[in-house]
Amino acid sequence: MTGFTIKDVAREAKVSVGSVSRVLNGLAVSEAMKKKVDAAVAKLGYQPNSLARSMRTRSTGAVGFLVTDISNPLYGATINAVDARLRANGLMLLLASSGNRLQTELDVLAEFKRRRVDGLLMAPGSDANGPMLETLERFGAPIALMSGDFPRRFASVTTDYRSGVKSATRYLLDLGHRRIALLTPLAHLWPGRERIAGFRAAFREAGLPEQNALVRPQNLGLDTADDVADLLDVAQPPTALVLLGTRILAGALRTLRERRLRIPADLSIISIGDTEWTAVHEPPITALRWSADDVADALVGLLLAQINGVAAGAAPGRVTVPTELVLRGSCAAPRDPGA
Amino acid sequence: MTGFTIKDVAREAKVSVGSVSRVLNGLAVSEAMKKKVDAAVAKLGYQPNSLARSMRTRSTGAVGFLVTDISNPLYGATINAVDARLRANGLMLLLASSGNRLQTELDVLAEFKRRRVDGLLMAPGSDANGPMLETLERFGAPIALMSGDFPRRFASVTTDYRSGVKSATRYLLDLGHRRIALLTPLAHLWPGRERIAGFRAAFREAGLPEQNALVRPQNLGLDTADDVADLLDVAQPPTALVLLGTRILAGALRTLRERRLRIPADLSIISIGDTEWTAVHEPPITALRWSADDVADALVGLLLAQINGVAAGAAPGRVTVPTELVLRGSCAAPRDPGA
DNA sequence: TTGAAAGCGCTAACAA
DNA sequence: TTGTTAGCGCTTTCAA
Repeated sequence: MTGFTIKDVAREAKVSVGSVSRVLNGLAVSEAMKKKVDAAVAKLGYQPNSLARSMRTRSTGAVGFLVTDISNPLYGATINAVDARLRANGLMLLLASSGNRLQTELDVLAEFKRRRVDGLLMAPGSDANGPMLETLERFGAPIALMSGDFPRRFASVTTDYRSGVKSATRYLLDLGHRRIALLTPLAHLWPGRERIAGFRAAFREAGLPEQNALVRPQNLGLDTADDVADLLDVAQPPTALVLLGTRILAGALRTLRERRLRIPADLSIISIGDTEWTAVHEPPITALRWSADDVADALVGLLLAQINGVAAGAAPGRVTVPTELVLRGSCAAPRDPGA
Repeated sequence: MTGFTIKDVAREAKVSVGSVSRVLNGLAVSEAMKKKVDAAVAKLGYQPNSLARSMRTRSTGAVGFLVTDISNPLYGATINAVDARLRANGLMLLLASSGNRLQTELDVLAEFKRRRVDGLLMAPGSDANGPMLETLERFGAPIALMSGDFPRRFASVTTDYRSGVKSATRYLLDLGHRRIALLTPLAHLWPGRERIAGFRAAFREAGLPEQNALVRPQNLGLDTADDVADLLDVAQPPTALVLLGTRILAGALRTLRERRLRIPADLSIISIGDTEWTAVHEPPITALRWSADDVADALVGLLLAQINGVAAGAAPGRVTVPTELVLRGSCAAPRDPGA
C-alpha cells in the first residue's frame, strides 16, 4: 500500500540492500549490479523513503521559508523565485505565513526545527528582538533573513527602502512640493522605519522643516481611504502622497477618485512597490521598484553558502538590493508651488 | 550541535525513553513523571525529531501543494488560506510551483511521494491526462485536485467558470453587444475550455451566431497588448472584451489607453477574476469573482475527510465554487447597437 | 565490488 | 504506571 522498501528491491534483484543503496546513490558498482537494481526499481515503481534517508544522513533537503503574507503581490514574486532556485539545488520549500503574529512565528520556527530543515529563510513580521533573536540563535541550522536590521551574526538581505524613499521624496521636493505625506503600514517594524527615515532625510537634506513631512502610519485594521480623507480635510493639505503597498495605494486612489481630485494636477502620487497595475492606471503611477529575483537570488545564495560550508569562518553575508524610481505620469509640480 | 535526543532527556530526567515518549505524546503518566520530564525538556530545549517520529507512525504531518504559479494574485489568496487551514489542523505545507511544465509537475510529485506526504493538493498546470493521471493513481496518499475535469475517483473542487462566463457574456449581450471577444490564457486546459464553453453557450442560448463569439487564446509568450491591437484593426471590431487574468487585463487596458479608446463608451470590458485593482481603475471594472477562502476550505476539507478516514467508502467529494458578477462601471450599451 | 550488520531517534508492544 | 526492546527504511562501516 504505502509502497515498497529497499528490502523489496533487494529481494527482487537478488542482491543485498547495501548494493541497492549504492546504486541509488550513484556509488561504485558493477555494470551488472546497476542493471539488475535499476530493473527491479523500475518494475516495482520504487521511490526511496526520504525520511529514512534523512535520518541517517542528517539532512532533510528541506528549507523552511517563513513569510508574513503569501498573498501580498509584492512577496509573491519573491516566493516563486525562491522556490525555483531552491528546487534547482535539490531542495524543497516548506512555506508558512505568519500573518505578522509573533506567536505564529515562534510556533512555525519550532515546527521547522522539529522537521530538521537544512536551512531557514525568514522575513520577520514582528520586530526581531529578544525572544525571536534567541530562538534564531538556537535554531541550529543555517539562516538567511530578509527585510530587517539584524545583528551582524545573521546573513541577511535587505531592500534599500531608505535611499529609495529618500530619492522619491527628493523628486517630489524638486518638483516644488513642500507638504508631502507618507503612508506606510507597520511603521514600528524595520521596513516602515527605514522608509520613514529616508522620507525625513530628504526633507532634512533639502533644508526643509521636518514638520512638513507628514508621516501617517497605517494600521492593518485601519481603512486607508478614510485616513486619506482626514489628511485632505485640513487647511493646508499635502500636495503629494507617498504610498506603500497594494492595499494602501488602492485605498488612497479610491478616495481621490471619490473626491474628483485629479492626478497629478491636484495631487501627486508615488507608489512604493511596483506591480503590473501601476503602469495601467490612468495616469500611470510613478513607482519605486526593486527586483524580486535579486532578493531571491541573494537570499538563497546566502543560505546555500552556509549549507555548503563555503562561507565557513567568514562573516555572514549582507546584501542590499537597490531600488529604482520609475518615472511615469502621476507626479507634477504643485498647483501653488512653495505654498 | 544538532540538538538533543529523547535519550538525553531520559538521562536528564532519570527515567526511561519510553516514559519520555509517553509524556511527549500526552499518554497516561503520573504527575511526578510528567513534572520530571517537562523539566528536563525545558532545561535542554529539546525538540523531538519529527523524522524519527514519522518513521514509526508512518505519518509526516506534511501536505504537498503543487500550483502553477505562486505569484499569480488570483492564486495567492488561496495558498494563504490553505496554509492557515492546514496549520490549524496540525499539518505543514510543502509548496511547489510548476510553471505549467509537465516534467516539473512529475518531478515534484515524485519528490512529494519520497517525502511521504500525508496528502496532496494540486492544481494541474498541464492537462491531467494519461501519464499524470497514472502518477496520481499510484500516489499512495489522499488527493484533492482543483481546477480541472477529473475522473470521479478523485476528490476535486472547481470554480464554476462556465456559468460565470456565460452570465457575464449574457450581460453584455443584453446590453446590446453582438461582437464580443474572449481573451484567455492556456485555452487548451480545463479552465480555459470551461470559459470558452460558457462564452459560446451564451451566444447559442441567445440564438446568435457563434462566429460573433471571438475566442482569442493567449499564449504565455504572446503580448496581449499586441493581440488586442490586431483585434481592433478590422472593419467590424468587437464592442466588448472579456479578459482573463491580471496580465491579460493589464495588457489590454494598456492598448486601449494608447488608442485613446474610452471605457465603456467605446468598448466594454469584463474581467474574469477580481483583484484589489479592478475597483480602483477608472472606470471601475466589472468583474467575475469567486471566493479564494471557499476554494481553500473545500480543498482542505476534502483532503482531511480522506486523511481522517471520515469519507471511507463514500465516493470522493466534488465541490463547485460559484462565481458572482460584480457590476461596476466598465460596461455600457454599444455605440451602434445591433451592428 | 559485494554482503552483513549496526544504528539514526523515535513509538509501541510486551513485561514487570 | 513504568522500563525494556524491537523495528520503521535507510546509509555506512567493516569484512570478505
